Amino acid sequence: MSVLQRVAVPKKGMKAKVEPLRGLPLNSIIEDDCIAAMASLPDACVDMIFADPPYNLQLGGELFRPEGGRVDACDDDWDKFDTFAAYDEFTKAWMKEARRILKPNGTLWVIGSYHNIFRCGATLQDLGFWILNDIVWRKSNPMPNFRGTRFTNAHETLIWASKSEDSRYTFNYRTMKALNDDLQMRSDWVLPICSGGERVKTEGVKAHPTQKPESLLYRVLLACTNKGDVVLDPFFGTGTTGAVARRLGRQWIGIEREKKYVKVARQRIDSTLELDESAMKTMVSKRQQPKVPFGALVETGMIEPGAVLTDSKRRWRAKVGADASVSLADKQGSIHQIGAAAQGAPSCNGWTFWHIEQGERLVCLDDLRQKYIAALG
Amino acid sequence: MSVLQRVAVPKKGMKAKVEPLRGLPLNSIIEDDCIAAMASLPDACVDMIFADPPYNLQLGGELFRPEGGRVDACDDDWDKFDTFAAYDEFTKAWMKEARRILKPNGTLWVIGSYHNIFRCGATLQDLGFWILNDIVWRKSNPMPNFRGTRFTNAHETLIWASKSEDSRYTFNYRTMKALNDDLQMRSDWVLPICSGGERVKTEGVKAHPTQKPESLLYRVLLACTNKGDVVLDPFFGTGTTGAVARRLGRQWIGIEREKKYVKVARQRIDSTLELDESAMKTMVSKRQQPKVPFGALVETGMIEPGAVLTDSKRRWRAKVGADASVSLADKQGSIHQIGAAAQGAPSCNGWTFWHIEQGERLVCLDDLRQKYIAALG
DNA sequence: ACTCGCCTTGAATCAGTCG
DNA sequence: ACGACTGATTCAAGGCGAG
Repeated sequence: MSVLQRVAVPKKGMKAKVEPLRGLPLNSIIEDDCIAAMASLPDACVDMIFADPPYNLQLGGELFRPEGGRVDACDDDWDKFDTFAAYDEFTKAWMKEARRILKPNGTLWVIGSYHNIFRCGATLQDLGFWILNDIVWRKSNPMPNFRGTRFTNAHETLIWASKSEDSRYTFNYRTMKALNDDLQMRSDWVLPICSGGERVKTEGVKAHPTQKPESLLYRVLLACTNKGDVVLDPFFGTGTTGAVARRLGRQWIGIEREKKYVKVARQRIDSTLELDESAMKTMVSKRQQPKVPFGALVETGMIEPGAVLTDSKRRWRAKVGADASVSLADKQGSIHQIGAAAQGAPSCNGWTFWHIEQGERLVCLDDLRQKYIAALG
Repeated sequence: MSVLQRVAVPKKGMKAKVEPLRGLPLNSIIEDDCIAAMASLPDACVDMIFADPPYNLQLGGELFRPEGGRVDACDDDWDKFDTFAAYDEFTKAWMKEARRILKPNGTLWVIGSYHNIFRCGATLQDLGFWILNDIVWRKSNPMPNFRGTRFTNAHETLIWASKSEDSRYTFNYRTMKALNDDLQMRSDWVLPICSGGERVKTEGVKAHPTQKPESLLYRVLLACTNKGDVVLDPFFGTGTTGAVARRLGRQWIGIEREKKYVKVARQRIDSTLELDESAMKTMVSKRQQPKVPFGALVETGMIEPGAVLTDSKRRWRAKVGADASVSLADKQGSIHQIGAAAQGAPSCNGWTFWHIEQGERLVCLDDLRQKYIAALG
């Protein structure tokens, strides 16, 4: 079943600003098998894919709690595969389609447990995806191991991969750092499992056995997409990806085979509100700030020709020329070159290395640059 | 090269008490390629195998630290494979031998990173091993991501697998629970990397690029072997497995190809003493308070993006962004930074400084943090 | 003996633009 | 495709010397 006609393949290439494709079923759910549904989409049309495929759990009999209750395990039909080979074939099929519809700089996320994640990771590599990180979702409240026969299975694994080795993928480094008390975000994330009011229920029973917490998708989408990006989830379930995408102002496409899940997902997302602009304002990545040549500071008089630059410990003194070149002893060059030469280092960020005396205080060139940028409005 | 003649295959079966095999090179290092060396050992002769195979890192050029230093990468020849297929072939070969020499109730441990662990896990399943857990070693002090291009790679993955699905493997549940303050041991272990006095050095430089911490092997051997059991390590390196095995009264066999590693491993293990009975029983760690980033409260919805923070006397009002950064007037940053900026102070503990309105009452962020920690259980 | 600050280091698939 | 140039980037531990 084709959901929409294939449209012309968009221009590829690093800088091509791809217009939203005509007819792309944005912000809606395709009720179909995920491979068929993806096959109906054009090449290179989505910025990110988040996939939570069947885990291929190999549960023997039923599992009973110590006090006698039955554990409500995941025994749905869609989670059954006869052999590893069958699972691999399925994995390869959906990942191939996923790779095709991904933009050149798009990324894929896959979540799984030890039952399936090794097969997913290997297949991914075989298809040419380039793994960027594996992420451990460490559950703060996992189910205990009732029998006492193994370690408590307290985590799941996510793989983050770009379409190819030379992709220029999106990673909002500053945003992640801000979200983690100004320390780099690590590859292990402590988050609670989905429970309480967040758990989608129909007539009092949980609607889906493996609903993921919104906090997990929140971090994934915030880290690796920009506002307006198109996020596709081929195993949509109760639509956590769609709900969080809407909340964060991303566009989304869901694919889900089971009618009952489609229905609850629609309701859920319809009742989700987008965060308002001011709350959404994420930290500006320094990388996206306008580039300021050092000469601009000299031209505008923030730094006078003839001014003396020094490092934070006043070990070297360099002089600024009228053309914004810098000289130290018999050497002359850019703030970066002379900074590197002074230290005997292969490279140097002159903006953070050099300072200028203002009264008794040393002011870093980078601070002056920030002032300059701020003055631009 | 055959280290010893094959001896008669011992009786298999669940309860067969296999006598220590005549001629098994116990508590010694075989200096040879691991596949050849394992091939020289009889069927079903070891209780556990701990394997730390080459990771197949595919490094580009040199990597420099922000301050200019060079990262001492793992660029040894033994870590180079041309293709994934070549790596798979190698993996399959050593795992096949490993499975043959493993006793029916024996288990295999493999450690790796995202570069190789998915391939190892898939191969393991293909060969009939039965995965019992995947374990995440969360490094308390990992190397940062210097370029800010990805998440800090802060963990490695271990796979624990039995020889087959119906193996009656060893798992010292009580010991693990005791080691974890009387809570079930989870699948994520926080342990520091190997450094300081533990790091084996020859003439001042590290002897091996990838030496594992003894604490890791300690937990593995304590959990999954009994005293007197035979532990084999086919990628022995500096002999961490042997040293910890000796300390814990387990027997060991090491296989290592490189003469220089064999030498340092011998010296190291010779100078290791076995723990006495009483010392082996008194290993209890204290439970420490988890560190909670402010972003966790936002992700989990305890604090909504857009919420207003104020101090105890309501002098300042700051707004929470979707990325958990906080903005006040034209400034934006962490709760600590903005708290400091508001007061004109050099620093500030944002947790105690900021409050949030709940009805008419002001609730301190630190109280919310305590609630969050309590909820983690 | 103790603290404080500085330096070193750890399995790393670690940049983007212009000519 | 390739080279030159510009520019962006770090956390937790341990060791050691100064005070």
